[in-house]
Amino acid sequence: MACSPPAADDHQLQTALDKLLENLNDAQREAVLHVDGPLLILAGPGSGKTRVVTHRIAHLLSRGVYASQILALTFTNKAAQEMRRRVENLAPGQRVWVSTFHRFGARLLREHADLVGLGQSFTIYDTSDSRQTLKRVIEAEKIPTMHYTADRIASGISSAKNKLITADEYQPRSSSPLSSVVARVYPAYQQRLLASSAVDFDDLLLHVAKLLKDNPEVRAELDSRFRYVLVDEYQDTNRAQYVILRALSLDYPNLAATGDPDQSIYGWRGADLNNILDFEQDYGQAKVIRLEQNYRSTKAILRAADTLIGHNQRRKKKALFTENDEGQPIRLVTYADQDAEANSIARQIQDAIESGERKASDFAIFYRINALSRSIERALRAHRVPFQMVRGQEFYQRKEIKDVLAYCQLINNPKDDVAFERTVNSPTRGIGKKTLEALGDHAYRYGAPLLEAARESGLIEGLAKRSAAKLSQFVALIDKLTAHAGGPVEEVIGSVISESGYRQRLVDSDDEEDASRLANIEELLTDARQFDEEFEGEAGLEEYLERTWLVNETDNWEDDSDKVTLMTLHAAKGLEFPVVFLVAVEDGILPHERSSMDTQQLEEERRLAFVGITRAEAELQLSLVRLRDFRGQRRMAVPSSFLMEMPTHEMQSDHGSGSLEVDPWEQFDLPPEEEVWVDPNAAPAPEPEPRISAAITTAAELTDQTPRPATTPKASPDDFSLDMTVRHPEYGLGKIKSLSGSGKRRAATVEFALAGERRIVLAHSPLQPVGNR
DNA sequence: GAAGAAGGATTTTTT
DNA sequence: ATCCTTCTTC
Repeated sequence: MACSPPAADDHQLQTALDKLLENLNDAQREAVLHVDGPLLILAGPGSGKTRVVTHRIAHLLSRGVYASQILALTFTNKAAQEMRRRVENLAPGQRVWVSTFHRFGARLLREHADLVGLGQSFTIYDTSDSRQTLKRVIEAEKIPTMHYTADRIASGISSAKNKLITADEYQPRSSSPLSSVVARVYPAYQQRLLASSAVDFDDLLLHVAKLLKDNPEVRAELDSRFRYVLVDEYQDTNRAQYVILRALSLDYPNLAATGDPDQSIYGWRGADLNNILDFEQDYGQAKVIRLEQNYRSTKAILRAADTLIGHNQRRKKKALFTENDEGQPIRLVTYADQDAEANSIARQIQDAIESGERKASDFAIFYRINALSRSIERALRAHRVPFQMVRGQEFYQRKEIKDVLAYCQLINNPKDDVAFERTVNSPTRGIGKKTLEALGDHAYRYGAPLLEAARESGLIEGLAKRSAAKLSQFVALIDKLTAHAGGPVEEVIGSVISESGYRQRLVDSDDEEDASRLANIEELLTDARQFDEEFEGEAGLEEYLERTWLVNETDNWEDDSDKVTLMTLHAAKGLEFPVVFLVAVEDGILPHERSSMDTQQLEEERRLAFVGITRAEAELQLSLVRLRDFRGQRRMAVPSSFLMEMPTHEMQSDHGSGSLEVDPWEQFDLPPEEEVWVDPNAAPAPEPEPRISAAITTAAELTDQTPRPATTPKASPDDFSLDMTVRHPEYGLGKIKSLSGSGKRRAATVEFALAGERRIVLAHSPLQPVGNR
């Protein structure tokens, strides 16, 4: 399909090509030069994958392929941005469409909204909006949920959507009570979304996949429009994404997938490893290229990673190698407890920075679960080491931002009930629960959106005149705002915050938090102005909203600031650091306890460890502790089974400060900094208090000569029976009065001699049977 | 509508 | 144990 190059100087072209292929190894070069037909690039960590992909795009362009015929899909905005930037470098001015799957989906849906039953304008609900919709639906339809939480039901729906099962296709399995709840809720939820002309994140893929399936002409048109499709992180695609890609690669099967089965860590979100494992069966005559040379890590690090991942069955074998130095041995350190672990890491980093050996941004600390970050944060603060933590949503998730944007959503899509509910009484307009209930009933009866229902508030029975008038006022406000919706986004938002009274309310408030809220909405205005300038009238409110929904402002991990990075293993994918600390390499944490039952899940945990290890360029420290405080309990920690799958004999093993014996005082021997250190942002705190409570804890722990759970195995929820005498470390002796639930939910009501009656969730409490063992 | 009490959950979280 | 959400009450 490669068109012949446009008339140009042959010699010039040749030099350009040489430039493109410069410094590529054979496998990389082969991938870059591949033009037509399916291509699978199995890219090991640090193998120059992005480089290959961008160079391949540049090569296609140099062969005369139009930029508009190339589509590159990624999972994250960050990856898309990076790819766009590098393509721009290689082929300036060429407008290749590089997008996340979801943004691509949103764009296609804008073109074809009618085909899937959406209105001209639609809203994209984020997780919390969609959760709210779900709850409203369950409430309105009075669907019995059998005590399943909205979150559980939502994830049931989500996983159905990921598997491309639509609401009317969903079949409950008799073995799963949850699925029968989902079977009731899913159709109602979906109907409500459509009535509000809204989609959730999963819908962006589901609708598009359906669209391509059900409309052959549309599919064919898009297939030919996007002749060359590239996908990044193919191992993370779910069923819906698979179908979309397939549909775009039938007539022009030039799909180039890059990925690494060994780095698939999103199985729990519906990613289907089979997509990449079966690529060759799915796409006949696919060319498979392995990028096996690692340019990132030392030999020692790569060897450990490779040995570990070799224990997985479901994979495609790669022979990873590197020409880098052997490097330092990996450090495997056992600490007494997590404070010792955190303090040691903080000190190592501090020392390296102070000696000028390294800078803060050279370091990263990874953990399996967010809950483990706290002791590390504390230690870094105490050692005055600057750090940044990569965490979820920020800016666009803030209440005030969501409030203001909800007005915009409602203006853009008058059917948007979530936006209506969010705005109607914020700032307060005396429209209370009763009014909204009556309005909701009315709207529900006629199948009308809330805003429409509010228009005829005078007709709603059981609604006081006063209330009806207030609703009408609100409708008038929205109408007024809507009249100016066509202008620059900054002006739209500007009139929203002044006309709605939102700004005034914040200005009048003397709550300190409201002052910062005010600052945030001013910042939103700035953001909108930048948007207007960037697109110069080419894009309006709808496009702006789409960006707020799909561009996670928290791609704000700054790689250029000089700080230590703290993140979960999941967040670490795709990044690299000279020095990596991986903490809590312990059984039950890594691998996580919930995955120990299932081989596939265990393999995913192993991949997670693999990802973490392969982020390290020069130095890697794995650490574990003997005693770990977790969810309020202190437990003896067991080294991770993964350690036995690595060449630990060649690692530099160390037991913290060198001694095997744990000095019980050691952990309370805080570095002097911590005692003096005062958070400048913190409100004036009652200073001596923390010390006192620390002292109490210490004393209590030391007096408690009875062995800790370390030697007293924690009682299982099944060990308890009615009338049994039990002991609780805090409440003392008691007798079980009643029991309920099972498994993790099993709870007991205990009558304590001193503390009275309490309900206790057995799996989460230190309750022990007394007497018979 | 804010403050306080009670209840529930507690792995990871690209969009 | 602790945090977060939801419900209750004034």
